[in-house]
Amino acid sequence: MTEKEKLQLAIGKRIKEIRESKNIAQQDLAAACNFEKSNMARLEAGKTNPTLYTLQKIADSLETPLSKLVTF
Amino acid sequence: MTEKEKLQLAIGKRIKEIRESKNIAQQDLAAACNFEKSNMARLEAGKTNPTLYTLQKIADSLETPLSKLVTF
DNA sequence: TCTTTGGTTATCATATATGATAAAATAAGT
DNA sequence: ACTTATTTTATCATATATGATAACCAAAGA
Repeated sequence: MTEKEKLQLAIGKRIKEIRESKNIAQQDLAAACNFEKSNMARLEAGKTNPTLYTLQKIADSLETPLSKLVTF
Repeated sequence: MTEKEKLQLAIGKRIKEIRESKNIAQQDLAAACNFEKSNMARLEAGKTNPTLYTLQKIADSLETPLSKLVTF
């Protein structure tokens, strides 16, 4: 398990954590971010290394500061 | 100027800001992150939309929490 | 002037994030 | 069992981040 993979899993977990705490469906969050539900699943599963812009869109949709989103 | 471009400029500025406050040369930071100085210049100039892993490497090299790096 | 240091810009190949669609799996309720 | 909602997985094309090299620019100092 590389550091990169660990990081991806961590951010995925964090996104899911915040999303569920706000009772938002994965597909609804995806829609708010203007991407497909499948891509949100991929992100939460830690299968990608998201870009800053992607993270910012998610943070905005979750109404959470980006700095809170990247707190592992 | 798109939101994405603004974000890229903001993160670039923030990296430069922290790097300079610690008196680290751009090329030294690049080396610490294991990438070329040209690529660090590109990042600081706001010409790319960095991935989470890239940001984490920079934060680590700057001995700054990632959450502080993404505070705009 | 010449050299060194720090930074910038251009360009190319390669890896991969993203956008999108479809199908399958899971769970929850009726 | 049968829907319905939700999430997951697989796959593909396209856009772009990254890795790398080279050339260039500016300032500072010998």
